[in-house]
Amino acid sequence: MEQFFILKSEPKSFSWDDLKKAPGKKTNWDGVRNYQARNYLRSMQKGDKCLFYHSSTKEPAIVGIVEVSRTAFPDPTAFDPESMYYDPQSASGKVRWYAVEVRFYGEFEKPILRSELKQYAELSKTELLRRGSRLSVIPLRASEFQFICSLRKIIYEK
DNA sequence: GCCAACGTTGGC
DNA sequence: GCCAACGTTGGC
Repeated sequence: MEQFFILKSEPKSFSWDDLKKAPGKKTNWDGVRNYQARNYLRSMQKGDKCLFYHSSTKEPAIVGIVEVSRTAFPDPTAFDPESMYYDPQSASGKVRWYAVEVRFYGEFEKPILRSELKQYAELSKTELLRRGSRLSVIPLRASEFQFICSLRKIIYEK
């Protein structure tokens, strides 16, 4: 069954525009260093849809949709001493952290601001909107995903 | 810049 | 195994 998630990113480290400019409009979703978020990454199946959310910015917002194009694999950045996500405890070759690959799926005609999202009773149980919610990979109910998608025209590209 | 909420660490 | 201290996240 198709699953849905929210992926958080700070635009100053990796933005929606960065994704659109990337070769093949795809990227490794790596650097996740939280066990719960990692477990969600590992549960992702090819074709699962993720809303792309800009956090820690003036106007936090959902900006687009990506789909999982490769299921979980050991996160290369954990083994790379040059990477800011390097994990010394993974150096032995033990796999602690995983990444998935995601690719562009659709873009909302206008960003859906967090302040707007909070107004809808349909999203009152959405983990993203809970105060203190810090997970960078957040599961989303199908009904919530569909509701959010109904809020904007979606621009698909071939 | 503030601070609430959370995860992690480490002493015991 | 408990829990206080600490660091980080991220909205506001």
